[in-house]
This record gives sequence, C-alpha cells and structure tokens, in this order.
Amino acid sequence: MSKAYDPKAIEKPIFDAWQKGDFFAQNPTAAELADLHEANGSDADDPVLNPYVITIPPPNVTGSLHMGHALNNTIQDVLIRKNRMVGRPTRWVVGTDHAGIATQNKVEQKLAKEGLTRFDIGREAFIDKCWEWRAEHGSQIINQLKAMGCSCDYDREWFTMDPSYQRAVREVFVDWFNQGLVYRGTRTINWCPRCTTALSDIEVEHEDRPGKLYHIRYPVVPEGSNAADVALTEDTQYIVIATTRPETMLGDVAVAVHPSDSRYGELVGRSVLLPLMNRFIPVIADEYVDPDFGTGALKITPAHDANDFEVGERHNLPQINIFDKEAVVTEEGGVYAGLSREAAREKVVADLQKDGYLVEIEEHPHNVGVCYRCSTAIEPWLSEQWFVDMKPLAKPAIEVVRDGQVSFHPKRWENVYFHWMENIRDWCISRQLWWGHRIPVFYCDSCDWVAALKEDVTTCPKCAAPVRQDEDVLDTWFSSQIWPFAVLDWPSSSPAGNLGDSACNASNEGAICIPQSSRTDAELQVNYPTNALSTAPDILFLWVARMVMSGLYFMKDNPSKDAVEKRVPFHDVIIHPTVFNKEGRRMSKSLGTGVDPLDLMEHYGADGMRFGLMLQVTGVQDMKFDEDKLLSSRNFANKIWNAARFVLMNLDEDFAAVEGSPQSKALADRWILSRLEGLCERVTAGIDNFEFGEVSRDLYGFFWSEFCDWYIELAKSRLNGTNKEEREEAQQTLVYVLDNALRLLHPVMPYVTEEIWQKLPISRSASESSLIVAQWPKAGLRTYRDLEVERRIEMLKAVITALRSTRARYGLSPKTGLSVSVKVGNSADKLLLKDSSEQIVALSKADSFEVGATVVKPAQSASVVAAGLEIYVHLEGIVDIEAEKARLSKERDKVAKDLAKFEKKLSNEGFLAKAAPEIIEKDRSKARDLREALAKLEGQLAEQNSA
RNA sequence: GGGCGAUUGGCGCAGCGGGAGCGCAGGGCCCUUACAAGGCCAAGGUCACUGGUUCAAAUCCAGUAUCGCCCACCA
Repeated sequence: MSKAYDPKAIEKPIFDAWQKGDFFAQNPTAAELADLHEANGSDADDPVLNPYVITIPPPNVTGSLHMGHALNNTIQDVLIRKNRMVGRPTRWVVGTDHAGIATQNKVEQKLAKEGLTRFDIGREAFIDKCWEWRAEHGSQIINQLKAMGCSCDYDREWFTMDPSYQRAVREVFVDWFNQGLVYRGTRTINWCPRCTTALSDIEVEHEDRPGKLYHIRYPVVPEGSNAADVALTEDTQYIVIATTRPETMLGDVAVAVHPSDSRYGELVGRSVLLPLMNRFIPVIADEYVDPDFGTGALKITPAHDANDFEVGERHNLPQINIFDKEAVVTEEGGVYAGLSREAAREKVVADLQKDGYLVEIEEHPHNVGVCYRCSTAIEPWLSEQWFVDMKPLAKPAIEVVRDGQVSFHPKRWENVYFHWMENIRDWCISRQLWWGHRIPVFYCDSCDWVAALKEDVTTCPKCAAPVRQDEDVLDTWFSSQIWPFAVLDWPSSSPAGNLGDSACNASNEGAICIPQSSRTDAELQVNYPTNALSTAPDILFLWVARMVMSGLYFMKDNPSKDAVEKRVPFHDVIIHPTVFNKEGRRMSKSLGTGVDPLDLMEHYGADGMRFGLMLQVTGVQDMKFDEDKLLSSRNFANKIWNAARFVLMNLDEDFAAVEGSPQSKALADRWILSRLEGLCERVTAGIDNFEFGEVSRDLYGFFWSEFCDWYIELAKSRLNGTNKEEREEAQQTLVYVLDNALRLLHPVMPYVTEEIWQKLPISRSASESSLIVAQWPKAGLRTYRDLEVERRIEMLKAVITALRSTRARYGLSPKTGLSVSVKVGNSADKLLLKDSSEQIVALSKADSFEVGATVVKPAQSASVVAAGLEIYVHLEGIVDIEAEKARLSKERDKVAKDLAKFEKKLSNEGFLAKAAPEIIEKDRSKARDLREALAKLEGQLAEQNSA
C-alpha cells in the first residue's frame, strides 16, 4: 500500500469491478421476488423479502452535475448502499428527463450558429435534432454520477421520452381527458415571449425589479355625448388610474372601482375615453379593486392580466389581445402595431405626456414574473390552453400525508405541502414547443369530432375526413409526475394497461428502444411503492406533490395496490438543504458563484466530497457550503487508509482471522469493541432516520479519535511485544474493528473502504465477495457494550493526558525520561494502572512508573489531580515551584467554583424533589469527585507552601 | 401581506431540557518506525436581545432585532 491514499488510482477500477460484479442490479430480481413473495408472503422479517427502491430524480438531459446533484445523489447512494448491505434487494432506478424547454433551447442555439431557426427545418427534422443532441450529450450527467460512485442500476437507464415512457404519458393524458380532469380553455396564462410558450403558475419566478407607477387620466365622457365630440377642456372630469404597465392600456376594456368607493359611485355605469385609442370604455364596480391603492381606480385589461381576465369574465367584457406570441404589438394596438412591448411603453408614455394625459410617474419597485428557464419577463397572454383540474387530485394526496403514509423529512415541509395543496389551482399543461410529449388529441375539421387517443389516427372515425393532431406538447413536469411508476413498467405491466408495443416502431429513429421482453409486471408489484424520495425543496410543488397525486390516482385500479399505503409513490420524502456558497449566495453558473463537483472530486476524491457533503446535512433548509469540510474528509480518507496500512503491516505471517467476533480479555480490546457496538447502533438508526450529518460526525469521531488516537496507540505495546498470545489478541481485535468500521463507513465512503476491505485477511463467503454486498454489522447481537470498561479507559486516558500536558508545560522533549508516581485511592485503580503501566509508559514516554496508596509527593515535582488520582512527575532541578503553586491554586479555584455550583444545585429542595433520580445521582457523584479533587489540590498546595 | 428557517469560540457549523462540542484557521512542542493530508499539548464562547415556563433553559414559549428562503392577484 502506498503511503498516502490516492483516489484517482483506485476509484475507476473499483467502480468497474462493481459493475462487472453486477452488484448494482436488484438481487434477487423483481421477477424472482414476486415468486418469493408468493411463496413466503411479503411482510416477513427476512430482508430479502423487503426490497428497497429509490427512483432518482431524473436530472435534465441537458444538465451537468452541480452541487445539488452531488448532495442529493450521495444521500440516495448512502441509503441504497446501507440497505443493500442489510440484505434487501435494492434497486436505484436511474434516468434522465427530456427537459422540454431546456433541450429545445440548446438545440435552437446550435441551429442558430448555423443561421437557422427551428422553423427553417420544420418540426420533424427539429425533433430529430433533439434526439441527436441527446445521443451526443445525454450521457454526460450519468457518467458524472458514476464518477461519484453512485450505485444506480445503470443497465436499465430511463429517459422520459423513451417509447414506453411515451405510452405511459399518453395513457395518463387519455385517462384524465376521458374523466374530464383534463380540459381545454381560453384564459390569460403565463406566456414567455422568448420561449414562445405557455408556462404553469409555478414555472414563473418572481423578482423584485425597479419599476415605475404611471398615473394616467381617463376623461369621463359627458352624458349623452358622442365619442368624437369629447374634447379636453378645463372642465373635463377625469378618472386617474395607476399602472406599472402603461402599454397594456391599448387593450383596456374598462376602468374598475370598488363598489363602496364613494369617490366614484356616481361614475359607475358611465364611460371614459381611453386615451390614445379613442375608445369608450365603461366604468364598472368590482370587489377586486383595492380602494386604498393608488387612486382606487384600476384599468382592466383582460387579455394581459390574469386578474383583469377574471374581472372581465364577471362583467362580460371583451378581451383585446394586443400582443403577438413574441410580445410585439398587433393590429389591435393601432398605431403602435409592430413595436415591442418595451418600445410601445416608451411611445405610449411619450404620447400620453404630449397629449396631457400623464399625471405623474413615481418610482415603484415591484415584483415581476420571469420565466424560470430564461428569466424573460412573463407576459400574461390570452390564449387557448390545456389544463388539469387539480382539486379532485389534491384531496387524497393531502390525506396520505396527514395519515403518515407519506412523511417528509424534515417534517416541517409537510406544512408547506399542505398549504400549497389546499390552495391548489388548475395546471396549465400545454406548451407551444416541439420537443416533448405531443398532446394526443385529434380534431376533425370536417365534423366536430375531437378525441384523446392512445393510438394515432389519420382519418376521422365519424366522417372519414383527415384529422389533425393538436400541435402542442405537454409540460415536462406532466411526464415527470409519473416517474415512480412509469419506470416500473406501468402501464404495460399493469393489468389495467393495454397498450400495444407499436410505440417502439412508431418512434423516432434516435430513440433508444429498450426491449420490453426483459420486463414483466413484477416490477410494479414488487417495487412499488418505492421507499424514499430525496430531492431539493424547489421542486416540492413542481414534482413531488404531483407524483403523490398521480400515483394515488393511477394505482387505484391496480389490484395489487388495493390499500392506499400501496398506492403512494414513496413513503419518505427527504428534502435536503439547498446548497449555497460560503457567502450564502445561490450557486449559479452564470453568476460564477458555483462550485463544480467534478473539480471537488479532483481535489478531494469522490469519497472526500461525499463525506464532506454528508457532514453538512443537518436539519437546516439552507446549507452554506463549506469546502474546509471536504479537506477534512479527504484527510479522513487518508487516515483510514493509513490506519489500515498499519493494521496490515502488523499482522503476523500466520495470522488468520477468527470466525465471528474476537473474545479478548484485554481492557483496550474490550473498550474499542464496546465503542464499536455503540457506533453500530447509532449509525444504523441514524441512516434509517436520515440523520446524515450526525452519522458522519459519529463515524469520524470513532475512527479518528477513538480507534486511531487511542486504540491503535494502546495496542502498539502488545503488537511490538514478544507475547504471542497478546499479539494475537490485539491483531484479531484490530482486524475485526477495522472490518466493521469499514462496513459502517462504506455507504458514505464507498471507494476507500472497498479498496481496503479487499485487502483484509478475513474469511469471506461467496456472497461477500465485495464490501458493497457485505453484511451490514448487526448491533445488539453481541455483548460488547461494557460501560465499566469504558469508564476505566477514561481513567487511563486521563493519566496519560496529565503526563503529556506536564511534559508540554515544562517543555520537556519526548526524549527526556520522566519518573512518575501515582497515588491511588483504591485497589481496583491500583490494579488497573499496574496492568496498564506498559501502555502508560509507552504513550506518555515515562521511563519509570510507580503506583501505590501510600505514595508521597516528592519535593521537586509537578503534580496533577485527575480521575481521582494524584500524579507526581519528578522534576528535580527543573520544576519552578512558584509557577507550580500558581497553577495549582488556579486549578483549585476552578474546581472550587465548579463544586460550589453543584453544591448549590444539590441543596436546592426543588431539584431534589423533582429531578430525575439518575440525574441527582449523577450530580452527587460529580460533586463527590470535585470535593475529592479539591481536597487533594489543597493538600498539595499546603505541602508546596511548607516546602 | 402570509409562512418557514437562521442567529453558539476568528471562520463554517453540530447540539435542541440536566456540568458548551466539531472541523478549519491561529499558538506551543514534536519529521515518535500507519499517517506532516500527521502526533501531542494548550488557548479561545455570559450560546443575538428582552421577558416567561421549569428544580433546571443554548435547548421550550412569547416578543424584539438582523439575515435568508418560500408562498401570495395590490394594479
């Protein structure tokens, strides 16, 4: 073994070996499990009968690994690896998302370099280009997951545009269409004029941007006058409205005031002149208007504001759409036609000013909706779109979380979920893109036939005329919402599914067609519901909530999922913290504030990055990423490496590990085994409870501070000794503890642990050929936990530390020998110290060590009171008596102060009456120890003074 | 406008009802035959503030301040 751990040298070969060993595949397979379940039932304690399944949040096919992925996938891999070792058949389904807008943008950018737009090459050719793009770039992020060591089932990689996935999406749409849950409507929706597509409400992000509030006066039309006659005079009455978007006035159809607003009461029902457009529009009264904002009068533009749209509906107002799909003013905008919305604003304002309609402009920062893909300001735009009626779907999805069928970790996210679900609004699912799942609705223009179909048709079944398919595609999130069951072969595996397998042939040539014959209905039966879903908080609504809704809906007809707890897509939702940089700013490629996980792995190794990230996963919602943690983690990997190197170097030629666990009588051995036992319990429970930070810290502390700093050091004297039996005991314990520590560390640090474990001289069964599939240590089955042993080692440590600090205090080089006398108060302690004198001498570099009940403090000595002992270090001619006196008296004061605190507490009647007995006992014992220590210190001070 | 977090040693963070911990940085001593990506020793905090609950509060409750996220139709 090399002197330092070199991740680069081992990561790739290890990963290849895992793949070659087929360890990432579910074992037994879903089909075999289905048989086993039939034979044995599925609820037995046997881990083999309890599969553990995670479906990866599919990264965008355009994506490359960022810190969120690194964090999220480490979490999932930890869960998968731990459960695989427990013996459960694990399956981590992997794949990518076709990412409609993102991919389309990429391909359009590529075309643009050739001077082309998608319209130049046409829909079909464009989609071909998208597939090409995917073939070229789509595996990047998967390869990055491999570099991280993620143990996904790579043999069955999914893509949300796979032919079988397309069939699943179509099944969903057709079902909801036929149930009336999907419907078409004309509404003012969120429109991105750059992507030229509709977006759902939650795809719009809000940014505070500087803006202006324009106050404009609309002349009130005198009763009985004609449009053309309205002249602005000094007597003209006005209504002043306030708007942040003056250009939209071109599409105004009314001015609204609050019904009870006395300022305008008499004007309701009258008309005002819409300046610039010279149109009469009514003054209406509507509760929506806030009389306290601005002037209390609101212009109504139904085609360009979602709220105005609703007001317009209530009052039967016309809807004037003044923008085209790129937000350029149309003919409806009169002389402004052809201007962009920005240019139109400038000209409108200038004209208003010129004509005297502009009252004032005030600064008014406000919230602007922007496209979550390209940050272009959203244009509320009247158009015909497809929607999903969400309320009926949301209701059961709320209940399963209330009932605990689905739990969130941390739990507080459940409230966020409830709040959104209870106020859910219909979901706009149509997108005016080409790359995506095309809406399977067919129209006959000859008759009125319209239908959503699972199979394409070319002629109308009613009148035989040619039909046309809807031009739009579905929101990418519409397809990702079915991920947990679509990747388990639904609907083809479901009794309810009856789709043919023609999709493979019908699909585009670029599509990767996975042979359906390798799949059976076992997947859905055995692996659904999945166990955990780990994800970032920002897609709680976009994705997580919708998976719960669609899962509950589409599993309802599946006979093997009769109970509601079998219909949920997963039982545990882990919402991991958002990764921010050290300054607390969002990591962003474009802002240059991001950190690239690949660089991190380069510097710290995959294990270093993984462990460093896990250390930082606590209950917080924002994680300020700390690269120092990765440095410590890399060093930790190196520490593990070198500890292993030490163990291997110190084994006798004929060493053979004992079967099972070592039965050493040596105190240090019993101590480390006891500590290991406790660690095992905590790590097992910690991973099961998703406490990754705590688990990692615990592993670190055990391995470094206990195993390396103390146990190995304590074992050295035996290892170097001539007593074969003692040497053997120490070696057995070292190997055993290292073996089990590696098992416990493996989920977080898979590479270094696997590499070392392969080198351990332990006997392995055929099923334990690699650490990745080795048995997880079982806590509680052994009897190692021994608190008395732990207490004794603490005493030993106290003695050694006391000697070391004395040495440091007097600047004594390790080469200077020390003569040490220890005064003990009881025979048990005496025995312990005598037995351990070899270790004490070794670890403190003392060269003579005397222990007894009647030891007298030598005149020229430094003394320490610790662990109930008085430790004297002979320092003839070196010790500075005055300094020792000062130190002892400082120490005495400190102990006295501590003691006073405890005595006060113990004399408090309330405490004695109400505190738990074990607490009182603990405090009494502490007070006793402090009292003894104080007495000793005072005795020494008295001696010092008399000397 | 609502909701949710955070505030602990120089920095980054744990702990979340019983005597304040970790990593990094800084200090001293050590190239001790596993590891200098290391070892040993020491130093450093009235746990944001104000009240309250409790025998006992960093930890629970209320409020205040600062920072940050999310949701929301105030033009």
